Amino acid sequence: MRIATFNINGIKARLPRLIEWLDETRPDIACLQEIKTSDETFPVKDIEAAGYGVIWHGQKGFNGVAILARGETPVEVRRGLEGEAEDEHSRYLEADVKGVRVASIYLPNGNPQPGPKFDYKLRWMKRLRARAAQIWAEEVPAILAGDYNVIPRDVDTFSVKAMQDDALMQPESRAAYRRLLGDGWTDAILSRHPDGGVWTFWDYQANCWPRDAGFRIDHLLLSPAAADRLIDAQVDRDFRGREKASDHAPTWVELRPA
DNA sequence: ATGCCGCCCGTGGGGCGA
Repeated sequence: MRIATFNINGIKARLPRLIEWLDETRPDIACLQEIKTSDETFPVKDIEAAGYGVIWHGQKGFNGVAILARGETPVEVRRGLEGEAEDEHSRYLEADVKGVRVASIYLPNGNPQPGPKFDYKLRWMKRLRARAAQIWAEEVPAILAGDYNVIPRDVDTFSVKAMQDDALMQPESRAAYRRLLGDGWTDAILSRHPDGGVWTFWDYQANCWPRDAGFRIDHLLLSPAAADRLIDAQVDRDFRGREKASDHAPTWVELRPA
């Protein structure tokens, strides 16, 4: 069973690429981020026509997450994280689907840092960890997949120097991510590619894709019951190089059947 | 580097991302 995460940077602008990706790789479950559309304008018919059921948590203009499942509709468990009533960003959606608990996560970027956006990022990470602990306690196979906007280690970026002042790799961001791993969650790409050098994002600017100036910020965190079934974890780099591509590439895990 | 590119909304150009 393949579970993928893909920050598509605008589902309307990316719709042909999204359908093409679903047709070519047939993920069983797909978590999308940055759909950048309100709930009312989400292209549900196009996705259903591709053979997928879908739930979504939209927002006009930016943010927004969705969960797709081949041949069925995910059963929503929760949208949004507790702990900050005034937070109206659409960044979290969680569902039960095909025997696993899946969360689609769009963690705040946090730039510029220091500042209120960075403070929000760190608060959000704390709230995510609290929710992860609740899921953990349910002892279900679970996958927390999405754009974490955290570069976990120096070997996860093309250039430490270029990124050193960025919110994505501040010590506080890394520490918060490391606490999740410390709780027992398995970073699937890290576990399969421990030496680093695997990128999931290449900026549109500064010729980053042609010179392979990327970094790894899209992660799939597995609970023990899911990690026990891990066969493979990869990034579909090819999709970053296509016409009208997202700045992220699809990232996925393959799990043994239960 | 208040830069680069690209999406959003919406019709000019600002907000936002990473």
